[in-house]
Amino acid sequence: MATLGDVAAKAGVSVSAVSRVLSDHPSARVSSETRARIKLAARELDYRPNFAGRALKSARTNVIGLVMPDLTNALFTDLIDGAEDEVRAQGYMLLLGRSDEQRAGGDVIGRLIGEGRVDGVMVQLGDAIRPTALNNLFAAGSPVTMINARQDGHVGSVVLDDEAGARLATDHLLELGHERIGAITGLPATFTSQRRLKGFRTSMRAAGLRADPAHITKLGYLPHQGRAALRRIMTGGRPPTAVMVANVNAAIGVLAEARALGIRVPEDLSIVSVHDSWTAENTWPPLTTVKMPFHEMGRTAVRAIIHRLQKGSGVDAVVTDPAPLLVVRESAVRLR
Amino acid sequence: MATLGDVAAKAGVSVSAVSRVLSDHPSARVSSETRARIKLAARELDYRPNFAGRALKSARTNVIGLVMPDLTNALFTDLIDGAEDEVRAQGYMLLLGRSDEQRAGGDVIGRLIGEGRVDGVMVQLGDAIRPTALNNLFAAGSPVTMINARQDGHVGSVVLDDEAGARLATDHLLELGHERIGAITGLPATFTSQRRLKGFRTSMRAAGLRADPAHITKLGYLPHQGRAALRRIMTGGRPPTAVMVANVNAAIGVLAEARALGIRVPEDLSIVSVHDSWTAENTWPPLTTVKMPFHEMGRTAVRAIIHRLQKGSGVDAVVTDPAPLLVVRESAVRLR
DNA sequence: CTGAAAGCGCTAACAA
DNA sequence: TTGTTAGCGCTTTCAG
Repeated sequence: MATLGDVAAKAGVSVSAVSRVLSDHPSARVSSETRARIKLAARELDYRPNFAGRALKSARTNVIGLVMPDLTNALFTDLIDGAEDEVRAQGYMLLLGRSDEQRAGGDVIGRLIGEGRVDGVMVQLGDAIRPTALNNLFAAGSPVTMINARQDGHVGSVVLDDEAGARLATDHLLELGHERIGAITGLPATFTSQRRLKGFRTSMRAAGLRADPAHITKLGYLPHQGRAALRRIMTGGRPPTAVMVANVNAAIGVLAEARALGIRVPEDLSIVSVHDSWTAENTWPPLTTVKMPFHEMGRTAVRAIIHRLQKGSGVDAVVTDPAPLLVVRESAVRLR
Repeated sequence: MATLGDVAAKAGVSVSAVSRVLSDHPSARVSSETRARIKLAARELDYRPNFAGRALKSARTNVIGLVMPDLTNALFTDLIDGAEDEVRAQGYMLLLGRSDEQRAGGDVIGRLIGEGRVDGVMVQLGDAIRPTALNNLFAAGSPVTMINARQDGHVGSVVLDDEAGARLATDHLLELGHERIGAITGLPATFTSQRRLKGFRTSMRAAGLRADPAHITKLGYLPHQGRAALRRIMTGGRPPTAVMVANVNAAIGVLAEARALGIRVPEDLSIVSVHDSWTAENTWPPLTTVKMPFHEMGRTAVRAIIHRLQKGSGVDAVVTDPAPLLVVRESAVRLR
C-alpha cells in the first residue's frame, strides 16, 4: 500500500504538503499547481490513508461500537440497520460487539474504549442486566450511549416513546369494545417494561377501567415467556377478552400458546402487540401491532454518540418521530 | 489511558521490558521478580494496549470485516451470530460493512483493506451482484472470503451444501407421494440458486420424474418474488401439487400469495422450503423446512479467512457439518 | 507557499 | 536479564 511518503516522492513535494492537500486541511494554502500534482500522484498510486497511523496521531478512529446482547433478534436487526445508515452518512464505521448475559458487556465496552478501538459505544443491555452494571464506565466519563435504558446520573441514552406505544395498543382494544384487557410485559426491572405498563394503565384509567392484577404479567419479552404469561392469565376464573403484549416476540409466543390451549385468535382473544417486525405480518393470524421506530432509534443513537464526541456533552433522546403507528392486521377484533 | 511508558515508570523498568512481559513474548526472558512488578503496575494502572499503536507497528488489527447486503434478513443474522462467536473465540473482532446493490461492495472492501482497518474481509454478495465485481480485489491478492458464492480463479469461499439441501426437500415431497412438483428458486445467475435447482432435478430424475418447465421459476429469494413465482406457477392448466422453495423468505411470500389466491396449504399445495429460521415456525401453517447450517457457515467463514491470514493460502470450504436437516412442520402432507 | 521534524504508542532488533 | 532506540504512517507546529 502506498504511503504519504510514496505520494510525496512521486509528486516531488514533502509529506506535509501531501498531508495538507489530501486531508483538505482548512489552512492548507497550497498553490493549485502543486495541489494538482499531488492529487494526480495520489490517484495514480491508489493512495489510502492508513487507518492506524491516522488514529495513532489523532487519537480518533471514526469507528463506533455497537454492543448488543443478541444479534438474531428481529427487532435489533432493524436497529443495527438504522445505525449503519447513520454511521455511514456521517463517515463513521460500526464495530460489532456482543455482551453475554453474564458479564453485562461492561468489560467488552471498557476494552473497546480502553484500547482505543472506537471513539464511543452504543449499548443495548440484555433484559436481565441493570444499567448499574455500567456504573464504572459512567464514572470514568466514557462516551457511552444506552439504548432502551436510562440510568440516573448518566446522561447519554436513547429510548422509544414506550408509553405512547402501549397507549396506542390499549386504546385500540378499548375502541373495539374490550373491557377485560390483560397486559403481558417484560421483566419488572426493565425501563421499557415499566413505561409500557404505565401506558397501559393510563389508557385503562382514562376509560374508567381497572385491569385485574391477575391479568398482568411481567415475565419477559421472549417467545417462551409470552407463552408462560398467556397460560397464567387464561387460567383464572374470568380470563380477559384481549391482551396487550409489550413485545412482538412475546406475542408470537402468545399466539403459539393460544393455539396449544385451543384459544382462538381473534375470536376468543384479541391481541395487539407493541413493536412491529416483518415477522409479525407472516404469523397466523397476522398480528395487529404498534410499530415502534426502531430503525430511527438506531440513527438517533448514532447521532447522540457523535454529538457527545464532538460537543462533549451527552444527550438523552426520546425518539418521537416517527410516532408509534398502529398497524391493523387480524389478531384483534371487535368484542361481540 | 495509561501507556506502556506509564507502566514502565511505575514499575521502574524500561518500556521494552513491559512490552515483552505484557504481550507474552515467547523469547521474553524476564526475571519473575520484575515480571511480577510489571504485572502489578499494569493492573493498578488498568493498562490496555493501544490498538492504533500496536496496529501501526505490526500491520495487523485483529479485526475482520463482514460485508453484507442486508442486515435485516433473518438468515444473515444467524450467519452474523456465528461469525461473532468464532471471531471472539479467536481473539478477533468484527467490523460491519454494507454493500449497497449498486456498488457491489467492492469499494467498501477495498477501503477496509486498503486503509488497514481490517486484516481480511468476508463478503456476502447481494443476489444481483456477480462475483466478478470483486475481480480487481482478487487480482490484488486481497484477503477476501466469499460467502455463498464462488468465482473461478479465486480461492477463498464458504458455501453450504445447497444440492443436498434441495434434494432433502424434494425427496420429502416425493416420499409424500407428490409427482407434480414445482421449484421456486433464486435468480439464475446465482451460485446457490443453480446448485439448489440441480439438487431438485437430481431428486426428480432419481424418482423417474421430470418437472414441467412451467413449474420452475427463477425469480429470486425475496418474499414478493416468491409471491410472483407462485402466481405464475399456479396459473397453468395443470398446477403442481407441491413446490420446493429454495429460500424461506420466498416461502413466506408463497404462503401469503397462496392465501390471497385461495389455495389452501397444505391441502391444495404442499410446500417445503430450503433454509429454516425462527420465522418459519411461526407462520401458518408452520413451514416444513430444511435447516441449513447458517450459524456454522459464519464460523467457517471466519476460520477460512483466519487460515488465509496465518498460512497465506486461501481455502474453499463446503459446510457439511451439521448436515442439512429436514424439519417437518405442517406445510407439506401426503398427496391424497 | 513549502519543508523539516517531533511525536502519537507500540514492537523488536540490537547493545549492554 | 534489561535497556536503548529506530521506525511503523500520519498530523501539525514551526521555520524558512
